[in-house]
Amino acid sequence: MKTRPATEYALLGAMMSGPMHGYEILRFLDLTLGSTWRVSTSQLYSVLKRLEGRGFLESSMEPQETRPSKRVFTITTKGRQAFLEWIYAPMDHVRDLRIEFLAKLFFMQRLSLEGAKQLIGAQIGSLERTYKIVEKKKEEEQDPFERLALEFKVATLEAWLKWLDQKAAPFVAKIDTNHRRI
Amino acid sequence: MKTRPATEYALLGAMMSGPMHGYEILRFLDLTLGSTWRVSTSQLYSVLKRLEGRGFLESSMEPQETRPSKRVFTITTKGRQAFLEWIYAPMDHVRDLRIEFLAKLFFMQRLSLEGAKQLIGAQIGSLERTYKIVEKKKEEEQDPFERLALEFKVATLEAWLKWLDQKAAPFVAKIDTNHRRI
DNA sequence: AGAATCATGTAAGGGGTTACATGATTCG
DNA sequence: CGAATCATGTAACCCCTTACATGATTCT
Repeated sequence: MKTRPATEYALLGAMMSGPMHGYEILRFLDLTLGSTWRVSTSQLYSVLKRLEGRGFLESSMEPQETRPSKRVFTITTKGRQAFLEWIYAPMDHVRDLRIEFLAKLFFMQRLSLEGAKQLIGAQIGSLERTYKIVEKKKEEEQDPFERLALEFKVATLEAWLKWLDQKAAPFVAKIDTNHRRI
Repeated sequence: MKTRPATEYALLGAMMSGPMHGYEILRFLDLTLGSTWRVSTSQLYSVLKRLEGRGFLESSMEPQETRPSKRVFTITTKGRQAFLEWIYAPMDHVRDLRIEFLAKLFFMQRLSLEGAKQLIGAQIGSLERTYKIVEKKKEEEQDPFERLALEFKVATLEAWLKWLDQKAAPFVAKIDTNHRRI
């Protein structure tokens, strides 16, 4: 399955815990992922339409007495599948880690999904592979600017590996504990 | 001056050392910035058209005997101005640092521009300001996920500050030396 | 009375990606 | 003889951003 734009998964993730309407999703994301991931109203409605068009969501209008009627979206089996496939895959491209990986951890916690520890492990593995490649290139590289660029990558990878090990791993350890308590 | 998409500055930068035609720019960027910054042929020609439309470039066709004629682009005063304004400004948004800041250093070196040291200093200052804000937020934050997200930012900022100090600063020190030698 | 909240969207434009199109020349 | 190089682009599509549009209700 080709990976879809990240925003789609954020919306699918919101609906993994039950049907929701647009405005509700907006508030939910603002409150929880808000500082990490911003979705504008116009984008929200267009992405919802796209997701429905592709069969990841189904919707129905629900009239209300004092308020305008709302369109309630329910995630389909296909949508659920796509979301789970996404959440359990580590990020191959370093540039995608910043926002998307954090979102994965968020939903792991939110939905009390199992396997967060494995996800961290897989992500560490992926970054370590990249790290080795970059390190090797760096040693062979003669051009000063190219070296500087590679040093930048190395510095970033080191920092993120450390973060995964020292901050993300303890975070998901807590999730697993909570999970067992429930 | 509102900042333009980063690709435009890469192209302007290429033409700062003299008129060039499309294919030439393509090869140049591939050879030098290639590992940091990729520009596809189709994007190249459309960005060139855009830049000309906005008065940053001028072009003229140059016929050749055995080869198809080429369109040679020359940077205008307005283009030069925009480029220099761009290159001397530190990046405010952390997300833009990765590619764009490296490109600035590249052109600083390539064009033997003065003030690279100040640019590094300004960038360090900008990151340090962000760092302080994020650190403070982190201390006040109660929600574990939000804390984790802030820890990620802190880790990234620390790594990049270290890189600026230990790798980028020596790199530009060499530029300045070369500059004096010339 | 005015601001914030609830609730939906549309329209226009910007910029990037992928695929397609053309054709001569030179190198292996 | 076929692949790489030289040299130009167009067309379609995708996703995101900004701005606009509407209108009731509840809080301050």
